[in-house]
Amino acid sequence: MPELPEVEVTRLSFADRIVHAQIEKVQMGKALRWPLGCEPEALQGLQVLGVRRRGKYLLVDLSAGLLLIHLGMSGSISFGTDLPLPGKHDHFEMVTSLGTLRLHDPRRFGAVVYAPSQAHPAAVRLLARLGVEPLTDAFDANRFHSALRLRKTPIKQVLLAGEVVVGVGNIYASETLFMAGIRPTTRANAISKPRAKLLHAAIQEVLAQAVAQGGSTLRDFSDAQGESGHFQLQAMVYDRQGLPCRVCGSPIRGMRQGQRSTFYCSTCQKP
DNA sequence: AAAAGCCCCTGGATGC
DNA sequence: TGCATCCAGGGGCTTT
Repeated sequence: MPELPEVEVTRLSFADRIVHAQIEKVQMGKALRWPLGCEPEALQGLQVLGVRRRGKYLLVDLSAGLLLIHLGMSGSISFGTDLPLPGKHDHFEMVTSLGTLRLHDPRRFGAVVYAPSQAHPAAVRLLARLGVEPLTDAFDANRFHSALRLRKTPIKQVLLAGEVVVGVGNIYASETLFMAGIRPTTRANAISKPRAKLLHAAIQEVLAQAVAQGGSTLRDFSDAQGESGHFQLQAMVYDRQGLPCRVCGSPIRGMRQGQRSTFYCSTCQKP
């Protein structure tokens, strides 16, 4: 479910409310992707200093160490003082002095991992290979082009891998490539500098737009206050196989790349 | 060492 | 109604 916009919308929806909270109790349900990495009781008494985001990870800074939270494919977070009783898919709950943080994740591809510091192997393992943040000045068009030239993988899969630039998942990969007029199958190293600049701009624009719209809610995404997103209402190609392109009317094509679905317009997007 | 596949897991939609 | 099959927003790990 969640790509950078959904994770960021989630962060914005509870970061200010949980800051300065003191952890009172932590409980785990069924196993998530990885074990927590410490005894839940060890977190009691720690204070929440803030919530950051790195790629699709939420980083909850504590007075000692941090929690790395990933929403996987189906995860969503709730935070509040009057949450309903936990359901069968609520697998992590952290009661604090300011409210309860809960991870709902039916598929359990998500994770909550404690690391004593960001330099600790538990954190480094997950964060070390992440590419540049697309919504910061560090995301530079020239450097983006240079990085693409080093890879001959199809551009769609380069975007998804997150080693060049983070946060672009399966929906936004198709959407940004449509906006840039580039076929998903085009080899990354075959993309000219002008086209790389178009893609660079498209990534920034699409992701920023999606954050502004509250993210995409295809099946079950909602932020920590239970709000759904609206970006999917304006998807140009994602999940529109066979429907007319919103620009030229040609039928949108669907295909698979690396076990993931891809959508594109063969008229608007060139190899 | 890049690149391609394999899984982890549950539930909803579809087809017979 | 039941059952089988396929698909789903991710990504670390293993194998080529």
